[in-house]
Amino acid sequence: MQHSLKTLFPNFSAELIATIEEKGNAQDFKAGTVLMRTGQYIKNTVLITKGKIKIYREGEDGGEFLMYYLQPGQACAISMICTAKSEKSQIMAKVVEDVSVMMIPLQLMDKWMMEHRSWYEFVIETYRSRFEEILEVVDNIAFRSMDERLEFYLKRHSDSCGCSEVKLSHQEIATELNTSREVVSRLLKKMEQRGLVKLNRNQIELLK
Amino acid sequence: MQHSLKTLFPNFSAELIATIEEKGNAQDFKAGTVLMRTGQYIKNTVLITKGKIKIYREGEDGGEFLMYYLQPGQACAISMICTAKSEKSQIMAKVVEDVSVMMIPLQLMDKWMMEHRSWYEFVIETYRSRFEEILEVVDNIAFRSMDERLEFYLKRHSDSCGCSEVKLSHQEIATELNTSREVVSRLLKKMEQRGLVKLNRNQIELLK
DNA sequence: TCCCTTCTGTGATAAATGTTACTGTAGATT
DNA sequence: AATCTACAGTAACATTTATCACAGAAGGGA
Repeated sequence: MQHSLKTLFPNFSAELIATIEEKGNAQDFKAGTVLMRTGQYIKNTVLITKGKIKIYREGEDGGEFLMYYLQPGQACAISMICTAKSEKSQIMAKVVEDVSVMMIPLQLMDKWMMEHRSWYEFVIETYRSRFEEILEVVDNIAFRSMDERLEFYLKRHSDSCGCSEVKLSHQEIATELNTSREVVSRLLKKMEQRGLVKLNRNQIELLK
Repeated sequence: MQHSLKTLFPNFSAELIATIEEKGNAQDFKAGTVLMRTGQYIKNTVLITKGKIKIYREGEDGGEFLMYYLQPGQACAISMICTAKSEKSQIMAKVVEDVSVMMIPLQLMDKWMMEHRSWYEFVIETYRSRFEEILEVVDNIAFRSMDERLEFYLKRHSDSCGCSEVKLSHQEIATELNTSREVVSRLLKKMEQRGLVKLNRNQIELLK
């Protein structure tokens, strides 16, 4: 049983929750589904109630450069922003763990801004936190070398899942950092030698 | 004589303009002034009526990684977002050409969202366009090599000033791209050989 | 078990970028 | 004019990252 809107979005007013439940469109998607792709028009804002969605930027060569993850209790800032103007999306969104979402049509998203203070605050806070997250991404690629970025990536991953094991292949990590598998393997090996991680097949255990 | 608010912000309603003129705090700053620094709390939103402000991310080594420029008719999205929560700034803002601005205290910024439709739309649009601009920055550093980034940088510059001459030293460019002066010199020389630019002291002329 | 695929490790090498060191030049200052 | 300073060019070298090549290990299915 998935958590209720009330639990996931504790700051929403009771009326807002009722409105979402009435007007929102609950949907489920399987892992691997691409919910949004570059150039597509956005017609809905998405509230996540279960699962995990990856927001990334697609390179010409098929790279999937990770921006951030969406998890229960969160919403897609980009879809909110673009929705307000019915603009094309500049990013890709792919389901990485089966999700349940509430789809909010764009007119409602806009309308509620005026009617529900808690919705307004949620939207602003979503913008703000995602903006910061992207700034951090910029910092990393602008100022840090690959080994630091890899460490940061692993930390972010384990934070996001709440456990110390990252269940990904070196190839998947390389794709999200836009580098090659060999580089990731090498750097991970060095980290293991420094005692920072323990490497297993399809799994990296963070030790510190 | 600087342009009127009405000309610079054509979508603002007459009442909104009147309100801004009444409640806003007009100020001037000289080139070189740092208006906002990392870690500082933000108390105002800034509308630019004249001049140019550089928004950048500061590296530990003093690098000034360029995010984007603010020009007349624009506002600082970050300050808007942070203002709404009275949060710390994650970026730096430095005046690059003497500016005139209207400072809008945070309570008003928030209040107007409900009272003035044209303000609401302006804020949302500001978020959206800056978000996209940063996504483009991420694209560039994640997927492009330095020569492409340099070309993009020069193009963006000449677009922003509306002329084909970029009046910057190689060192300044290097700082904003977080690389070294020698690398910029080398790449510019190659571009000159390819007939893309003409190099002069403190000035680069774009030919195509 | 044997085979097959995927994942991982690693050396050799290439390419891009960063660093050091030095030179020359244009313009400003005296 | 003589000097000074910021800017620009460039060679040599170091470092980081990417690419190629290949081998071995783990796990899944026939």
